[in-house]
Amino acid sequence: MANIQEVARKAGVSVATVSRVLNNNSNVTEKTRLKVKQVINELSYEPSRLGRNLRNSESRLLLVLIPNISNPFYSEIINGIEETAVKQDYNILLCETNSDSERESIYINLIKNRMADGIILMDPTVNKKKLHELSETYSIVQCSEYDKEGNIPFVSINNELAAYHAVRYLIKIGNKKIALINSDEKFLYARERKRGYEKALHEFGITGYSDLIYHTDAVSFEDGQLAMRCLLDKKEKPTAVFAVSDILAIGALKEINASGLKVPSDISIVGFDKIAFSNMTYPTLTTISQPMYKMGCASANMLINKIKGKQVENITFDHELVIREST
Amino acid sequence: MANIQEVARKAGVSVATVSRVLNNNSNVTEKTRLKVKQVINELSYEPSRLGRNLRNSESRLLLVLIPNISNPFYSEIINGIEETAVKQDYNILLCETNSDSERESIYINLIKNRMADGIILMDPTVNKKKLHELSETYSIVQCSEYDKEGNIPFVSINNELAAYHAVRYLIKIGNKKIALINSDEKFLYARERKRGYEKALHEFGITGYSDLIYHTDAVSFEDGQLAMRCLLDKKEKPTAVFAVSDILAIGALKEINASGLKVPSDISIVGFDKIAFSNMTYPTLTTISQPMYKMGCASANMLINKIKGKQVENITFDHELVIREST
DNA sequence: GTGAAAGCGCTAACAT
DNA sequence: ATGTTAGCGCTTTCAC
Repeated sequence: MANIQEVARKAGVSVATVSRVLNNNSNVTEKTRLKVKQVINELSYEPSRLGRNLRNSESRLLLVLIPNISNPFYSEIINGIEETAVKQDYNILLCETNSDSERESIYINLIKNRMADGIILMDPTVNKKKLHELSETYSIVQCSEYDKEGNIPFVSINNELAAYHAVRYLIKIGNKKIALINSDEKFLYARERKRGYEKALHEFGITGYSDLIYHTDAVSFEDGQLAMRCLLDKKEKPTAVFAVSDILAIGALKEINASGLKVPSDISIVGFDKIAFSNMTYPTLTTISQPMYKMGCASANMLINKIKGKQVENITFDHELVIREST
Repeated sequence: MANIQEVARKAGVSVATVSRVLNNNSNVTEKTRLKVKQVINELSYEPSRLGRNLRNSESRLLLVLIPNISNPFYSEIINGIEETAVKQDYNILLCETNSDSERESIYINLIKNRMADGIILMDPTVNKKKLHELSETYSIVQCSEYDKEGNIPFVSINNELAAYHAVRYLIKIGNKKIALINSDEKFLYARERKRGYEKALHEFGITGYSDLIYHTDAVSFEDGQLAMRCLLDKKEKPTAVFAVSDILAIGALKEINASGLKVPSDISIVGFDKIAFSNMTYPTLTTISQPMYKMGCASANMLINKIKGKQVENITFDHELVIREST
């Protein structure tokens, strides 16, 4: 494995000149450049990023912290992040936290150790105070989840409004007993969507729904099923369900089908995210679409700008109610 | 941002001693160790991995090359890889190739540039000759996809046998006109599963099925739908379908439902992978389960061992036919 | 236009 | 048990 010294020696130039050729620095005569390039080829020389990184005090790595890679919502975002990062010669260090704070600290150490130049955070469980301290020293952006108080830049949607739209629609098509399948309220989106849900109900004078709110432990199909089973056991069954994630909605849908009830005639259901699966269920799922891919691109760009020391602005993307067969 | 020098100076010791404390080297008196640790705390010193990596000529990064992160099959594998890697103080550099060879070369350069210590390859599109050359110099293992000729270690299942089991089962429950929805035959698994399919049909004296084999462009729900639409247009409709991926099977299922036919009474369907979603469809999908998570763990361990210079053995995991409602 | 040399932060061989 | 020092591979400043 040749290094820059050998190339320099063999080409009869100094390492500085080789470095100049490597970095397309203009101050090299065409003749020298050619000679150096030839030797590079002969030796199959590949510059070491370890050396370059140390010298430049950068890793060109972006730390991506997600709760759970198995949720297609996150995979789509990652798609966008990666595409954008690679274009700008960054790579992503993918880290799944499972919302485990110990795991999180391991990963967050990567930035303290200079192994990452910045963090795209999609998990809310980080200790808030620590996070804000951290963001004073390091480049951090949040995606989807964010903190209203701090000044960590973020990319997200208006979760409250989106939930409000979903529930208002359920009311308008004739539902009064509308259940909410929510995830853990440690997530900002969970709190916001609940607020949107409550706002819609309140606006239409619907009360006494507290019994119809269910909080899941995690976001899995099974949690959705469990939630729905529980809701179906109530003496006052809901006529509609709003789930804060397609994953939960799909689990709920399954459970309704299994119980012999029909969607949407007996129970309507609305999900959230518009993951690809949501169009493959029976019946297909009405849902709120979020521009996951674009959110990924935007957060990567935002982070890279932040790393470069530029000022960045929060971005709130539009959502859309996609009406399909489940309502 | 303090460095090792400052810590040494402030603690009144040499950098070597600080390094010893950092690396839990035993040759340090308790008193010195305590003093150094105290200064480390005072300065909030965090050792730079950039320096350490250069010095040790390692990146402690594992390059994970996958065709497509949106396929839950791969996310599950990644789960296993990450879990295993982190335990051994490695991190993963996730790279999605989209089976694009240009993209692939960008990523593969990462190992040449010492930015990765090894590669877990799940994509078959790499130029074979180049790959074998590469594997002579660098640590590479393959997961799921592999090369029968070369000697790149791999983790996989017996794809031919698994497909054979699936199709034999379809025959035994009374099907003769069995369609195959296959993906691109650039994938080894696609060729192997086709072989298993053919073997089963041949064994039971079933012929004239070539019209019932469909190759998709990619592995998406839409491709599955497209394939099924095409198969349903044949004058001799199949009574059963074997799809080489749950994703394709789910798309096909959707299309059958949409056409008014019933699964399994009109058409039976078997998928492959046992992704979580395969249990959420209507009806639930009979499928071949692969131990994705374990495959991920095994390939990470294998790669790390290879990096350490150990001898490694190929691993072929067991599959299982999981009979559910679609057959 | 090119070269010499310093130095990024760390580890480890060697010396004491 | 601890210190001195070389050097991992690169970029960049300063001379010429």
